[in-house]
Amino acid sequence: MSTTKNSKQKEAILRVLRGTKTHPNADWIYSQVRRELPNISLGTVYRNLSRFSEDGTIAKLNIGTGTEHFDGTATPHYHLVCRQCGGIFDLPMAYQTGLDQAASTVTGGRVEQHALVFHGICAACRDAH
Amino acid sequence: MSTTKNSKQKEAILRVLRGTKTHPNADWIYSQVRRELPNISLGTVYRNLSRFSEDGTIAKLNIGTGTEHFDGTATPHYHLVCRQCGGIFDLPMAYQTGLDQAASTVTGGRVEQHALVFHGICAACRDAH
DNA sequence: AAAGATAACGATAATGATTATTGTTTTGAG
DNA sequence: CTCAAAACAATAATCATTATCGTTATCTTT
Repeated sequence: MSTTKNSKQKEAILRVLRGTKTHPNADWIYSQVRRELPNISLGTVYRNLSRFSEDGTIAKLNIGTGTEHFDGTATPHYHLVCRQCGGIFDLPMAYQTGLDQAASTVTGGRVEQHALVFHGICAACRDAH
Repeated sequence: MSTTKNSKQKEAILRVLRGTKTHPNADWIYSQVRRELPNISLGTVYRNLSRFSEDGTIAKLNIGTGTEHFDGTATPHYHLVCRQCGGIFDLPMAYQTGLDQAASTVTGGRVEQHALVFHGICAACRDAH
């Protein structure tokens, strides 16, 4: 069986990701971790983010920004993408299990989960003008 | 004001996209259009798909496949991505306007639309075994 | 505590999708 | 028909991500 070894790089990556409410991409995480581990390689950041998201430790977000974003919280939840500032925000909204059931009925397949991304203007940008 | 000119390339790209129920990426569209216009350039395909999606003629889909997929139908609707065959399917399910309202209330922002992608096993793959 | 096996690393090259550039051709308004 | 602008084909450039490979760190077994 395959084992897993710890490293300070892994810990730092996870700590940085968990320490922000933004939903950063690999490059931002790299820049932050580098303040603590100046010799870390960008490949190491990508490799560990991939593994973390594979084993469900973190989540990978596919929004339409051209780069992948990561979320330290693995529990499924929804996001709002602001078309003004580009920010990605968690929505305090219950996961709608009923949607999966409705989709299952309609497709005849087996729907397991869903990703729901809202688009619009965030509260801060709305208030800004 | 800026004008727009017609071309047989534009027509062919749109015709190919509208002629399939799959949700192809730029490369597949390129390969199909090339049967009719062997000298068309891949850049032309990308350029026109971008413009079409900007002016709302078609839709761009951000699923987690690494490449962008396109949908000849601009009317908002939902999709199912099969984790077995990778296929992307339209769901005959009503667009849930209520979700946008709920999200607006919760964020204090202005939510305009949402993208909802279901993940699971399509009917064909389920029946295959 | 030392040794050995191997996972993880850093550096860097490679890949693959998408975008930009440039000189030429096509379109359509006047 | 003329001419300016839009669109094109060809191709180079960019950018995010993945793969490679020789070295280092971790962890298990003595």
